[in-house]
Amino acid sequence: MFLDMVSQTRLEYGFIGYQVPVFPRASRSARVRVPIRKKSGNNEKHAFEILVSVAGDFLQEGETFVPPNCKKDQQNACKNRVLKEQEDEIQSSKCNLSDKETYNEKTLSGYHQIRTVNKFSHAPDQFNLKPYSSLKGFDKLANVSGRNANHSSELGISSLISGEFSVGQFEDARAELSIIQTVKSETLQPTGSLDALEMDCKPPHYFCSGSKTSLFKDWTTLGPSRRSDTIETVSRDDNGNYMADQRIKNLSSSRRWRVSPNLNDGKRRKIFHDGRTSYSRQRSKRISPLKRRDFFNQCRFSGSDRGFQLDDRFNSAADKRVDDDNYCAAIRVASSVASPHPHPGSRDRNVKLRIKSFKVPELLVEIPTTATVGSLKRSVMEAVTTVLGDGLHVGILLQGKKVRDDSKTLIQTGISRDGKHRNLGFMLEPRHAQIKLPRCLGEQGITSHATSFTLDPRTSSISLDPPVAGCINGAQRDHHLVPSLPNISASTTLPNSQSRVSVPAISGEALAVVPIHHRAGRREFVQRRIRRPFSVSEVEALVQAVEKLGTGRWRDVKLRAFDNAKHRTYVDLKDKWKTLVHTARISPQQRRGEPVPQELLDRVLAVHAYRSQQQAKQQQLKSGV
DNA sequence: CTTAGGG
DNA sequence: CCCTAAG
Repeated sequence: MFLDMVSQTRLEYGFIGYQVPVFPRASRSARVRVPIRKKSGNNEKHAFEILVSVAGDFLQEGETFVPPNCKKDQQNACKNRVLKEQEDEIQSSKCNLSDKETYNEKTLSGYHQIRTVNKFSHAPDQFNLKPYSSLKGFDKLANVSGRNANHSSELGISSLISGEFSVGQFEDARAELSIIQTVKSETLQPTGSLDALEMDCKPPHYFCSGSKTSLFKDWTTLGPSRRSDTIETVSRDDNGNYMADQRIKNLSSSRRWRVSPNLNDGKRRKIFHDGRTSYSRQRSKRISPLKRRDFFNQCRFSGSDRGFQLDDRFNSAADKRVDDDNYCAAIRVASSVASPHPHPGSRDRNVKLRIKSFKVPELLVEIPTTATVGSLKRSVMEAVTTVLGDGLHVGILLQGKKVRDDSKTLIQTGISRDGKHRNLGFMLEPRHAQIKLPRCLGEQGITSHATSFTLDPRTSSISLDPPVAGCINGAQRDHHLVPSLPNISASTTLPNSQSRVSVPAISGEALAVVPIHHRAGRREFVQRRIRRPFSVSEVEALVQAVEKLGTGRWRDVKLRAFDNAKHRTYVDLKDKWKTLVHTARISPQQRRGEPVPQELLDRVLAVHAYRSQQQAKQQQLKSGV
């Protein structure tokens, strides 16, 4: 029933004539996957799904669909329309700014939508997020050891956000996410407030400029197998000019917004989907292929601090890079610092970064006045988790420059000195932009920069306590730090820093509609594991184990020879054996990668021959009997 | 969850 | 490395 409703609604959107963009194709598995139900006969619906998926994913703030044969003046029209609508939104927002409401009502009767929005903006305390019940998972994450600070903070924030929160007062909150209005560019100027961490976000803001005349069938011809070509968009460059552009942008958090232009009233609307549920699913997927049980078993708990050690499965999430500052969900300085009496040359000084709060960008919520307060809370929650929940990783800004090298120590980077952390900023960046830049970490040579990530319930703060290891670069310590925050402010704020959540006018449980998108089998983007070629020593270990155990007992092989290599699953080992056999059979000239000693390959062949022989005999016995 | 095999 | 049918 719901499904029908949803698809019908979609039909009205009238996407037309654009082509599916090339998927970023680091590897086959890294590209967008659109689940297609094999047995369903409704190809049109499938095509729609694909289109929505793809189109929504690749749209960015300010972008709009343009028919393939769109001319320049048409593009300008698109541009003007965007600007006009943005102005309209501001105006309507201002009109209601002065209205006052109370929150102690059971329903939102009498609340105007826009007023509600402004209420959020100006009463942040009322809508801070607090951990839902008992900070699920956060207890266990209370002391995370990662490889470096970047890494840990990313993990910590992800954990924080991925956990379940409710909207409400935050007296007992351990983390605060205040919802603020970031319209004024001044809010991004340095204020000297050490405790303020503000994040300005530029959420996706797009609409369809397609003509209503083209209907469903126009794009159903795309078909699921089509996976190339381009999408033509109009986007805005650094100077605020709009330009036609053929490109593939990163799969930032914009993917969670489905384009849904309502052509009847000419207004932009965004339908929200893919919220919490999806995220947690995704996250657990990332933890796989190791078993969940294993995941927690591998955590090393250490007494009272309940810390645990993370293995390098999380490497893939580290060292992410973003090419496009335009879509950083971020900015600006943060964190009070406690670095008492630093001793130059001391190797184990800590820097404590207290991130008092992250502020999320303005959110627009449309909700019927008959909705309950509870559903409103959930709407806000969904919006916030959508913006922050996934697809983000943490970037570090120092003196306005991105700190890209995750392997540097904090000291080397200059984060540890003299409390001048006015120049230190954290930002959330799209995670999926970096699929193409995996960090290849060899099995060896990983120096562990253990970093603990702690949560202090008393101060409602997250503190980073990185026992910094490594050499000290004196030269880098003596920078005279001048506050120079990145200037992502003015252009990124304003109307397009709004995210809108549309809650259908269903009395009672308005939010009941949102999860439907989950059930409808929304696409998910699962980060492919980084490629980690087997070293010769690993091959040696594998061969040895297989010689002992034979093929077909990959779990035992894993336990025997790769128990400590968390990133090698038994499937990996099985696959490696398969490729080894193949490698051994082809000529040395055809082999790639680090050469495997012929001796090992010979052993591979020997074992393989023996095993196949045994298998053949067994087959004969069976068929003979 | 494991195995086995195709992609 | 991913995906997934089968057991």
